[in-house]
Amino acid sequence: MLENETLHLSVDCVVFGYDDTGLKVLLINQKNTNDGAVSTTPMSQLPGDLILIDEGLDEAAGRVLYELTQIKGVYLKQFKAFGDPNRVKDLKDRSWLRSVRAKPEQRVVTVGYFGLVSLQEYSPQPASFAGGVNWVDLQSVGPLAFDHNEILSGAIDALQDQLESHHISFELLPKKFTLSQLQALYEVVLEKKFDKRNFRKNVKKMSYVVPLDEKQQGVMHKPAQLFSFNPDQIHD
Amino acid sequence: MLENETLHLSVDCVVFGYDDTGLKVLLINQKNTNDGAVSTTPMSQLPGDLILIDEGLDEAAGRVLYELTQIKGVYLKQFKAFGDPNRVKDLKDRSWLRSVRAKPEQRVVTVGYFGLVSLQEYSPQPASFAGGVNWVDLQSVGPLAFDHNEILSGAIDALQDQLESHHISFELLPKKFTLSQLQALYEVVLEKKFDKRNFRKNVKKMSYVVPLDEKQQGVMHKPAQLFSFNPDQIHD
DNA sequence: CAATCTAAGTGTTGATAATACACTATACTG
DNA sequence: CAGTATAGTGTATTATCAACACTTAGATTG
Repeated sequence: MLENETLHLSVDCVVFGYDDTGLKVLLINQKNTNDGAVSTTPMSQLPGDLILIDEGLDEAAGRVLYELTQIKGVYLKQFKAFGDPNRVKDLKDRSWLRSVRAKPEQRVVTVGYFGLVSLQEYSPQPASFAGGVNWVDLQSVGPLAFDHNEILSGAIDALQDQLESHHISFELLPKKFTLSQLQALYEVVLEKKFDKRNFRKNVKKMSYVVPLDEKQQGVMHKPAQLFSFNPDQIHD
Repeated sequence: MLENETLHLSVDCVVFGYDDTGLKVLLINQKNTNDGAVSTTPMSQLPGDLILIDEGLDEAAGRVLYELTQIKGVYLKQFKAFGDPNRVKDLKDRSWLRSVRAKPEQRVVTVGYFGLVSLQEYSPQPASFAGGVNWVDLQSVGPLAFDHNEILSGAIDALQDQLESHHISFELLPKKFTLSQLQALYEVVLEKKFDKRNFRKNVKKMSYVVPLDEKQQGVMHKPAQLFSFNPDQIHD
C-alpha cells in the first residue's frame, strides 16, 4: 500500500467526428500484451494518458490526443473529472495496465475532455497514421476499458448541452456546408427531428452563419447553396 | 525538481449561502504563520484541501468542507478542474503553503465544487464552530489566495447556468418560503429583475413547488402564503 | 376601532416565437 | 427530354413572453 500513496492524474479525450454517415467517436485499441498472463481479449478505450508534471490540463489533452492519434488542432473542452478510487482497479483492466504503467496499481484520477472534428477535413483517417485508431459509430460502441463508457456518456451529455448554446456545431462540419448538412448534424446530436422550413428560419437569425457565392457540385439533384461560419459574428 | 515530480490533487468548495440579505460565499482565513519570514497579511481562501488516497472526489469535497467549516450535508456539485501548473506558485501564497504543506513546492491540481446552503437553516453561523470562517457578501470578496478568485468566478457561472435547469434553488432557501423570497433569490443569482406576475405564472407551472396550508407570521403586512419544494415532482 | 402602513396577490393585452404543413425549382442522369 | 432526387420557400395557428396597476390582508399606531 505504501507504494500507492501517491496519485496520478490523466486526461481522456472523447473526440467526436461527424460526416454524412453519422456521429463517431475516436477509440484506440489496446495493444495485445504478450506478458504470458491470461490473455484477455484486447479492449478499446478512449485516447488518454498521464499528464506531465509541468503541463496544463488543456495542453495535456492536446498533446495526448496528438501522440496517440496524430490528430491535432481540434476543439477540445474540459467537461468533468472522474475520480472514483477504483476506476482503474477492475480485473479486466489489470493486464493492460501492467504492460504500460510503472505502477499499475496506482490510483488515477482523470479529467475528461470532449473534442469535435469534421471527418471530411480529416482524410486520410487517423487510422492510416497511427495503428489501432478507429472512428466508431456511436451506436456500435461496445464495452470500453476502465470507466470509459461512463466518460463517453458524460461527453455526449456535454455535447448535447453545448451544441446550441455554445455555437460549436461548425467544429463538426466542413468549412463549407449546406443547410441540410447542418440540420442533419443537429438531428443526430440532439436525437430529434426538425422541420426543414422552421430550421432554416432559425438559421437565418444566426448572423454567424453566412451564405457563400457558391453552390454544391457533382450532386444529381438541385445543388444546395453553401454556407460557412463566421465566428466573429457571435455576440450573444 | 526531483522532489516535485509527483502531483497532488485537492478539492476546493465554493459554498454559497443565501438569506434575505443576499448571496454570500464561505471563506476561511489563513492562520497567521509565525515562521519569522516576511509576514504577509493573512489572506482569505476557499475551503479546500488535498484529497486522501482512497476517497472519491465527491466524498473528499464533503469531508474537507466539514473539517474546515463544520458544515455538512449540503448540496455539493463538481463544476471544473483547475490545473495551471503555476496555480500555487505565486509569491503571495508561498509563506502560507510552507506552513501547512510537507512539500510546499509541489504542483496541485484542484477540482472545484460549488455548494448551496440556506443561511436560515444554518444558525448559529459556522464562525461560532470553526475559527476564521466567514460568510462574505459576493460583492465584498477581495483578492483570495492562489487562483481562488478564478475558481469563485467559475462557480458563479455554474450556479447561474444550473439554477433554472437543475431545480437547485430550493437548496438556498428555508424549507418553507414565500414566492417573493424565491423571486428575490432568482434576481440576486441571475442579476436581473423579474416581473412579479409573470414570475408567479411560471412558478405555477412548476409542479415541484407546492403551496402549504400555512402563512407567514409576524410580518406587519399581508402575510404571504408559504410554499415548499417537493423533489419527487421533478420529471423533466 | 379607525386610519395607516407594507408587501401580497391577481388578469389582460399585444408582441414575439414556435409549430404544422405541401408544393415548385434545379441540376444531373440515362 | 423524361425521370429522379434533394433544395428551397410562405402562411396560418398556437403557445409563450412581456408589459402593465390596482385591490387585499394583517399589523401597528393614535
